[in-house]
Amino acid sequence: MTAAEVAELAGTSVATVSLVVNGKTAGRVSQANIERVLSAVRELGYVVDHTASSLAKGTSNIVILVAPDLSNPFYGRVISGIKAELGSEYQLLLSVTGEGRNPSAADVHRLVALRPAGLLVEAPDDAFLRDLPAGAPLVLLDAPGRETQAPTVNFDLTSGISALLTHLAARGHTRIGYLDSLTRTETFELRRTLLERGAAAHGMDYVAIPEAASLIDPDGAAAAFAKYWPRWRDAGVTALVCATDSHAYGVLGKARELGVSVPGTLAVTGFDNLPASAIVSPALTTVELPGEALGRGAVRALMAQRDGSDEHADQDRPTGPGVAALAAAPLIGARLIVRDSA
Amino acid sequence: MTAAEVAELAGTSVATVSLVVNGKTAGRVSQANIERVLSAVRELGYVVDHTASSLAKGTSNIVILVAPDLSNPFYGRVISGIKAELGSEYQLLLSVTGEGRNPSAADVHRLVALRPAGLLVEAPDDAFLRDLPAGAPLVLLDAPGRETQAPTVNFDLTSGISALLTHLAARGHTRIGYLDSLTRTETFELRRTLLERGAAAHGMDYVAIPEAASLIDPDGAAAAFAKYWPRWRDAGVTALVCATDSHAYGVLGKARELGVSVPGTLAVTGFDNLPASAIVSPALTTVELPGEALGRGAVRALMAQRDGSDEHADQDRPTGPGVAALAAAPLIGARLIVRDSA
DNA sequence: CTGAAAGCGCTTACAG
DNA sequence: CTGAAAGCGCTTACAG
Repeated sequence: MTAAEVAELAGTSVATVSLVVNGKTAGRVSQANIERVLSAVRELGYVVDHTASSLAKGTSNIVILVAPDLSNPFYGRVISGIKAELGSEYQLLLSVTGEGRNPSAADVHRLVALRPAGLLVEAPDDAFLRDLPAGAPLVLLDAPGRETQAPTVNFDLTSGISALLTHLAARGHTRIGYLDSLTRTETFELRRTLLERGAAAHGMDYVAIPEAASLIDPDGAAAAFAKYWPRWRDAGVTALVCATDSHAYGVLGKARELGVSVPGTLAVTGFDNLPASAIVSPALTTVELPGEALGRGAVRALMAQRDGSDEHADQDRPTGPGVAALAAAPLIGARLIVRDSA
Repeated sequence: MTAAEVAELAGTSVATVSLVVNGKTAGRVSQANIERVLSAVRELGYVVDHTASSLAKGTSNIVILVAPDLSNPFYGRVISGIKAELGSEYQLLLSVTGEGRNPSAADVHRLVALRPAGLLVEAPDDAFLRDLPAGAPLVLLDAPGRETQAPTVNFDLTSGISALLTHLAARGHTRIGYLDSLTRTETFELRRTLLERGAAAHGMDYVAIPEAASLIDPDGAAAAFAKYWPRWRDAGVTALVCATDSHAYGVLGKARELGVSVPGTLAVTGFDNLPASAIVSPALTTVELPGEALGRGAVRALMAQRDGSDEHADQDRPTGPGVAALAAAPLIGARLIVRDSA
């Protein structure tokens, strides 16, 4: 099924078919021809070949999301948000490396060879950003501190963590620990830093055990907790902040096994507010990170970029709405959900 | 960066460049030229343009996974399995509709317009299969009963549910209920059917409330449970099988709220064995469905299909290994994990 | 408003 | 073993 066959049936040229199926008829195709083509398209069930179209246009309608891992249910929400905001004009291609690894330079090039309409990169590292050839519009997700390298959409961790520390201090905790994520991305570095700096401001001590970290997975977190709990306990830690809810699940499970009472002996908190967090036992106190809003925000930033450069090209205006939208990109709110575990 | 530039630098034709970068040099390119091209490729950082290559070849290296929803953490595992088995030769494109809806005919055509190397479809419905234009190699996941329509990879629900019923009967239950999924796909139909038929064989009654169903999401399940619990209770139901672990989480949460003791008053079970299921309270008894193995199996079936038709084309042999592999496609084991909730 | 034609960057018979 | 050339199916100036 090709445009040539449609043209044949409609009695027009393929150029006209292309104009019609792409909706570029204004002042260029007669109403009569529009209708002929449309009816031929319907009759033959014609769909524009994406590959040929992309080659001719120089760009595809594929938007690629690069994510380090998908076993964390958190990403399901991000993807929902992206899909919802993207609409049916674009296709979402997912590139995952798994196990907290980042894509290699080869992976990056393979992605760019797809001529994507946009690249959405979750928690990129330096190597990724360095290897990335120019070309595709780029938006970073969950990459605090990289705002100068590309349009970025982030959570308002400062507020969320401040609320968490206030809550912990009010419950009488004076020494807190942190179970980190092994994926050393900015968002986790920032969580740790904010905790460390904020603790003092709230009259608490931050007991640092940098090795206490695991992948985003309850089993790994459980093992890490089993290993480091004695040190935290001996240091007087009564509240353990976990890098994600998935980490917290593992801690909760292992604590039960070890007979460590939560929140009596140890308060436990997470980040994300996954659906199961209200159901685990004890129900998890956590900083909610609305993944869907993050996904939506990322797509908006992508579109702003596209529109911005369009205007730029069309009108040679250095500060189009794209640039404005970018500068104004708001942080995604992160609020504390207090339940039973802390 | 094009093949022409590489050819220029290497002092060869673009045809030779193409042969080299595609590894089709055997008996066709001299060692000297191979090295010249390779070094030019390295120097220029050349990567084959995927779009142009796909157009010329007639097929891309994109494999598309069509999934109804991604908020269910279960799919994270399926995707991991697919990625792992796919290797770096192919790219995985994800197409999601969300909220348990299936892709429309328009979506389907857009997908096929990408000329995918393969289509992996999770829980397809009739409309999808009907609208699907021939062309791309197809594998169905989680589609019991559709084995005759396309190569399919399924869980061994029969064994898993039989084990579940045996366990429930041994614990003295005589009347069981089922909280269904609203996404009316084969796998859920089959779970219900096996439960209904199997109950009698295990000396139990199946109390049918067909309307008792929700999307795969704890909140929806909680609401459904709140609504139908009185009817189940009045009918003497002491064990409630939930369509997925996510459903069960909602039931557990709501039961606690309502003061329904689990498993004392009501035993609750799920399907999937998500990471959080060991941590929820009470820990969930569930039928484990290894998503990663499902993903791997699907890719193997896809490759078998590809190899099969290759051989077929090359040697005109009606029963190549592809066909054999297909017929032998084993069910993915589903085993019962007994914890505290039932 | 219309169509012939060039071009997007590759791959693959084909002739040598 | 090598390269010129056709072709993949579109899109987009361009001339009319």
